Amino acid sequence: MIYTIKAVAEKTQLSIDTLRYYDKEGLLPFVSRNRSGYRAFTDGDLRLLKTITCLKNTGMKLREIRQYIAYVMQGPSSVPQRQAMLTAHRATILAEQQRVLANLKELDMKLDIYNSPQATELITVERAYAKAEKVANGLQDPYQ
Amino acid sequence: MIYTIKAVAEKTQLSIDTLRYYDKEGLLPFVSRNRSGYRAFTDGDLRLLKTITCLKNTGMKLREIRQYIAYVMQGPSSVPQRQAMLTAHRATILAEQQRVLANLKELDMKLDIYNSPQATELITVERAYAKAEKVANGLQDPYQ
DNA sequence: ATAAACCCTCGACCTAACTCCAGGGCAAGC
DNA sequence: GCTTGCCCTGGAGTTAGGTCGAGGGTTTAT
Repeated sequence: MIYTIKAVAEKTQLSIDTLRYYDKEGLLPFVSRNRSGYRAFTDGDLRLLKTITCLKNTGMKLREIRQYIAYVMQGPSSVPQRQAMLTAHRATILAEQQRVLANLKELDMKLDIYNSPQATELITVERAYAKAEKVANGLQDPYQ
Repeated sequence: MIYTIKAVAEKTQLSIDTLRYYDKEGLLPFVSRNRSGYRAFTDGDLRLLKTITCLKNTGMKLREIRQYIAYVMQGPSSVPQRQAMLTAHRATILAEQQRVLANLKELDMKLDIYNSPQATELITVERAYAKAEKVANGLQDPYQ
């Protein structure tokens, strides 16, 4: 099957403008044109596009994705490089997940305070302490 | 204790420019100035800054963080709003983690192929298929 | 009392990743 | 053969989140 850019936009959830932008940025060297100069996407192109969105959705920069696609265009000889890229990216993703989880834990502690029955009291005390710290140092009190 | 912007930058891993940028954007209404107009950070300010970086590290936009801080400045009366914001943000974080994990699973399938002993063969076949698809549709073959 | 190291503001500049628009070519239905 | 709806390019504009430099005041050590 051949798909127009509009059909691909619908299938991939990327906008037409984004697809053209990706092409301009060299992410879609595999997309051919028909006699009128229109982009003609094949099913194979859609599979590569799927890979691109996977990489993008996991936070890879367009510049790196372009490099990965360049390896793909190069053929089977670049398998080691692709393997290395994906393995490194995989580690980056997992590290980022851990970083987010650590921060989430901190936020959950804040939520515990807000959810506690003494929330108002705890907040009031903390605020009084922050005010006192300002006053003790001769600073203007931003809490009024 | 009172800290200069430089000391805070070192403690928080944010650059001095970023701290000033956050202040300009209204994220640091709690930071007071000394007689010379220099920012004077207290320990309480550092705790709030820690909250800000937690929110930022989990993907919250500066505009939302500003709103959260505005609630904090408002005092204990805004506890319900803060609770709502953090709870909603928590859900956003978890959803994003799931989204990333789903995409990671896809990438792992690609990696499985690259790691397989028949990697080169599999890639070669896939490429031949993609080429054939182009030719069959009278398109130029971008794989040479 | 002077040099070095800070601090301030303001405004320009930057990067990534789009998004939009103008101007113009093709395609499909009536 | 005309209208409507696609498609194209090039280039300008946008948003988020900084980053940098100029010009000028302050603090600290010698």
